[in-house]
Amino acid sequence: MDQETDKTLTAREISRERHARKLIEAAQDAICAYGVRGATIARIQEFSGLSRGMINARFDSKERLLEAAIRDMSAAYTGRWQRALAAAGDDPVSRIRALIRADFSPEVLNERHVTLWFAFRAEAKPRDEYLSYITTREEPITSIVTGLCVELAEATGRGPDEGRRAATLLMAALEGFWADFHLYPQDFDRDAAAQLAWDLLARFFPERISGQITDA
Amino acid sequence: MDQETDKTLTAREISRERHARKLIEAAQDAICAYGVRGATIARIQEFSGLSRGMINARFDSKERLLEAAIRDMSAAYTGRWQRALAAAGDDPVSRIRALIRADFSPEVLNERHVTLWFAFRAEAKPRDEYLSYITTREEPITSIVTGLCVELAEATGRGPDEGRRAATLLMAALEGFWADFHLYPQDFDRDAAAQLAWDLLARFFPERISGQITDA
DNA sequence: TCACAAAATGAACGGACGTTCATTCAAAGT
DNA sequence: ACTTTGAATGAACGTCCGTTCATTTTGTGA
Repeated sequence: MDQETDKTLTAREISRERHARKLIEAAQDAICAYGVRGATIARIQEFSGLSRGMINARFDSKERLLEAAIRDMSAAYTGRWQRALAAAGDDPVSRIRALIRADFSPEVLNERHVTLWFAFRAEAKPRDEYLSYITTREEPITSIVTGLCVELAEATGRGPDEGRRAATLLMAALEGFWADFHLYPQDFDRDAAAQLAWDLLARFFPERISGQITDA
Repeated sequence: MDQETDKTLTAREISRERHARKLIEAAQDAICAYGVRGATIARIQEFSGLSRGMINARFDSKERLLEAAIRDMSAAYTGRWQRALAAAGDDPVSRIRALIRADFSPEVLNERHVTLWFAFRAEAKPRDEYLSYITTREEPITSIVTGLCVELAEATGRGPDEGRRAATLLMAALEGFWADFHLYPQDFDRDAAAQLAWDLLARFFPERISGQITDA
């Protein structure tokens, strides 16, 4: 498992990792194109360009590969908003602005990501393995947003409950906008949606939040 | 197809319809229990208690049965909010209140319905047949809510755009609450969520909307 | 009551699924 | 340069899928 102090990876290790990556992406491609139902070994193999036996060689089973695919998606999303947060300032207003903007950026809100997201979440009910990756994505960002809103509420002389209410509504709205985008990607206006989310917060904390979300 | 003037249904016709109904419900049960992927002929047969060949006899193919299952769910939901609307008064405030309350009522917001809903929507991307049922459910209620919000906006001296913004946010929030319920049915507080949706509208139209959504 | 017709049944079938593993190939170690 | 060892391959396998259809059952009309 762990390569310990050996820094230089052998050609074999590089190849293994490259293949695993290709398979994860091929599995995601297959799900986007044919749904979880249609993501068969044959289809995944086509997308990967690798041999048929590779899936079981690298991931033991197709089911494990699908788990790796959801884990990969979840990790990519988490990385995105963590980087957005790291690039933002210290005050809650710019931090929450950064999170909202990240959630509507083409890097996060694109057809591939959203299709995958809803595909896995639909399977999460009968399959607990998926549920953990779905919820572990949602829990950290929800608690961060809640923390920021509570901070904002108390800074403006309101109680923490008001912050929690704002956070709950904001998270629900973000979720709803993702669903909108999923169903009507052509008609969706990501800037308008981000602005609406910002306006929602402005109605809770007008002293601190106002104007365009794209400002400074 | 149409039985014309023959009012009394024969025992055969009653039986046919009863079986079709049983199969639709069994397909929905199977999807809830095992996901769309796991909703096989054998599983559906178990839930229905009918014979294996019945599915193809009544619906030609399993795929057609699944389409009937989504159509049934969509029609049931539409019926629910239409009845809620019919029972409400004429003014936009009570009408929109009725819609929100219906959307959070146990008849609509229950694990079975929401699980089915997300399962079908996830499959809607690769399968256009499903998409039409998904969107035809969403479009009518969205346009009704938008109409009511625009009415409310103009009645309070605001422009129609403000009504459209409120409607978009409300619909997104409702969607988000459904997702919350889907993932955490145990922790979900339907009354608190409905109240939050109501509070959201109150922030747009404070002259007309305030207090508890459960009030008269 | 009986002959007929429609409906229901489930064993059987072809095909597609995920998995296995003997074989081939290539990198690593000496 | 040669041996060893791990990785990659894809044909073959057993299983389960959705569908078919000959047979049985049941309702209908005479």
